[in-house]
Amino acid sequence: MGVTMDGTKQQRRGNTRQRIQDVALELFAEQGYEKTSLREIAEHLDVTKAALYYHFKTKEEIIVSLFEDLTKPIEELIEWGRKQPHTLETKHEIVRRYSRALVGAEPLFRFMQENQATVRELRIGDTFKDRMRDLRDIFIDPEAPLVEQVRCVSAVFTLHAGMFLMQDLESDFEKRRAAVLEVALDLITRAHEGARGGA
Amino acid sequence: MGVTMDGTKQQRRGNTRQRIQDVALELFAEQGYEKTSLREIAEHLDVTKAALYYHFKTKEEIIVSLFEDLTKPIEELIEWGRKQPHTLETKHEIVRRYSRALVGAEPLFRFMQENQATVRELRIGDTFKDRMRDLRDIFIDPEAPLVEQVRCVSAVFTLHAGMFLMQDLESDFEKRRAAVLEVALDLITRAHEGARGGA
Amino acid sequence: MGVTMDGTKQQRRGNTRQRIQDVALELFAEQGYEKTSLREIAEHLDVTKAALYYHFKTKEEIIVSLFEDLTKPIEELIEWGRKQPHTLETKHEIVRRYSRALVGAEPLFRFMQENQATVRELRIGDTFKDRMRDLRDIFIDPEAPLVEQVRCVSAVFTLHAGMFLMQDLESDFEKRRAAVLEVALDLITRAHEGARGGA
Amino acid sequence: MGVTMDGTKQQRRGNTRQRIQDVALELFAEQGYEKTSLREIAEHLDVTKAALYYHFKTKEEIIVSLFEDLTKPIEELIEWGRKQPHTLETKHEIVRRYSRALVGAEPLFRFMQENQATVRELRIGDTFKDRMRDLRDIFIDPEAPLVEQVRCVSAVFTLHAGMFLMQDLESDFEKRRAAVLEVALDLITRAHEGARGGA
DNA sequence: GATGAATGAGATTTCATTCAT
DNA sequence: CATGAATGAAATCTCATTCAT
Repeated sequence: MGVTMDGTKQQRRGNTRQRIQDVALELFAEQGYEKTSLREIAEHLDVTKAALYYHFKTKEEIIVSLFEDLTKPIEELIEWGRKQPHTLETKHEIVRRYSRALVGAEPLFRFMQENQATVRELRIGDTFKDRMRDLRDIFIDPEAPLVEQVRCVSAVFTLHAGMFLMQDLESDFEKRRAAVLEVALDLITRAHEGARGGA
Repeated sequence: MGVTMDGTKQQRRGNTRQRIQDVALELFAEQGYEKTSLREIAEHLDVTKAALYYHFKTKEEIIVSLFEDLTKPIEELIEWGRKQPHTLETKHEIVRRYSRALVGAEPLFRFMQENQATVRELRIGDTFKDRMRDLRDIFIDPEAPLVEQVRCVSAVFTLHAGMFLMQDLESDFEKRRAAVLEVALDLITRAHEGARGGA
Repeated sequence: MGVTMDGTKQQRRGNTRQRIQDVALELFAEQGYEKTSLREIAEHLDVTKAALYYHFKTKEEIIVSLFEDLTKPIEELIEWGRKQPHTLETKHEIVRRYSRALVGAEPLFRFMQENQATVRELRIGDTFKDRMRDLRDIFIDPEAPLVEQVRCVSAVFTLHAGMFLMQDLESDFEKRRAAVLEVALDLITRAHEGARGGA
Repeated sequence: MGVTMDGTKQQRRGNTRQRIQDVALELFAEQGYEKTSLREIAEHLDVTKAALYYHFKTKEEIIVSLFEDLTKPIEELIEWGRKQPHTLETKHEIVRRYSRALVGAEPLFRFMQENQATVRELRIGDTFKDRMRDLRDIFIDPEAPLVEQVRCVSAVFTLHAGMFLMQDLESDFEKRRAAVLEVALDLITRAHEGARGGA
């Protein structure tokens, strides 16, 4: 994983860079960004703090790089969604794909959900907000009734929360995801229909 | 000294404790708990850091005291809810009251939403989680179908998010609250009915 | 104790001053002077820190006052000793009285033994050192052989240590005191005789 | 940078850890542990406080490390003593060696003597007490008459005190040590004989 | 690629002390 | 006699960051 024959952008042998990202994300998600020190990350990897600085210019760069690496599928999905006709079926397909895409980025999303105050100050904050707005705009016309817009936002939240906040409801990850997906699809459906009938 | 005849909000001597709480909550909600230093709070109030320590033994105690003071109405509501018959009408009433109760505790909830990683490490983390579970258990039987349980959690999230995360949807606070309320009520209704129809 | 019929210098009703001294000495002896804060003393007495300042101008004054109050018998003993002929019998009598006098000042001496570094910086440090020198000079001529002088110092140390450092040797206080006394008397005897026999 | 050509006393990079220990011990012994701040130590060394924390995790670790480094010869001596037959000659030999071993650890022992209250709270407190008990148990049977046990403890105290508390008796260190040694040996002899003759 | 050593800034916390009431 | 409120100074400690090797 991450190794290609051509030299483009990915880490070759000595995958320290990725190990740093992995450990950092785990700790960031578990304890929060500010409470996780570089010393801690370094200790988990059994290297020195200075080694981290060989791979990343700052602490912020670690989280930014994670964001950039892990949200690519989601970005692509949204890009794709924008070009489709905004039918109900398309919307459903996007919800389904979004749910699937979230699986790979789960720790990052948990991190972002639980450290919003921090994220807001980071460079990635705005990017993320824009992405969420794009997603919402695919689901519903900005001129649609407020209630239906809320339903769309609610659907997205539900998908996010289903990843990491409903673990006490059902421990089987796939069952949970299915239930969450159903609720989200339903919210989107109602928003879609409500927008046509119109407030 | 510091006493006025009219009862209006005066806050010279004597209410420093509350002024600390007010300023602290504002800053915690805005910048996050860890990024807000006691120096900053003290400067905003034009007192020394040591003065804060006269009123609160630790930084954590400030946020804990806020939690305890501000969540009392919500606790009482949940207590009340538990004793009612679990009819749809009761559930709706609880949702309506919960929405209203959240208004008073808005900055605290924004803080808790945006600093979950921090809150989790604080003493209040578990209390809050318990409260949320209690609320969910009022809305739906833990044995009900998973999908309906998700709907209930989704309703609660929607209420929370409506407080502080949908400000770009509609700037008028009361309009937003009404729309959010409607979506939440609808989710509860569907959960209620879905639970009767069966697994 | 501390109450006399004439009004001289001792505390009347409202014996807070003495209660402060008692608690302070106990804590100082147990934890050390620097590690014992005025807050702690105040809490033990169930008064505020400010109350302490009504009775003592500074923290140092508390310990100084204790020193002055409790070492009076010892000072008087030394004063008395100086005026006696320096026979062996006198020396023994002083040792015996000194051992008895130490009993009343035990916590103070424990404190001074265990906080010498602190005591040295306090006003009382020099006074105490002078007292010890006076005592030694009663026991032996400063021109006597060095070995005998060491024996005298050793005797005094033994008396001190017997008060609080040999508790694991024998738990019965009086038995311990008797044994310690015997060793000290013996050391003094040998010093006395060694001094006569010559350099 | 910091490098000299001649080998005199220069201490470039690399021995900071020991320089910290040296300066710290000096200051601890002179002013006491609590009264010596890390700022002060750092200033004496012309480094920042943070540099101290690179070498020692806490202030306590500094003193603990000193204790561990400097008491090693004494520990070895006691270990050796335990395995010898408990004859009078052995005991004398131990006293002599102990006196010599103390020379190297003089500032540490002065520190421990003068900061007992502090030491007691530190991790090293118990270790030290154990060591002293071991030493005493070599000198005399725990079942021997109390008076003789006191004599042994007295001998050890005398050795300690001779290091740093009798400087006004005789300024020549070696003369003082010889005198102290004689008194200690004598106390041990009497204890040994007293134990045979019985209570 | 990585380390060892260090720094500057700043965090939380504690303390003795003061003073108006 | 005593308190409530506050302060100024300083303490221990942590952190992200730097740089020569």
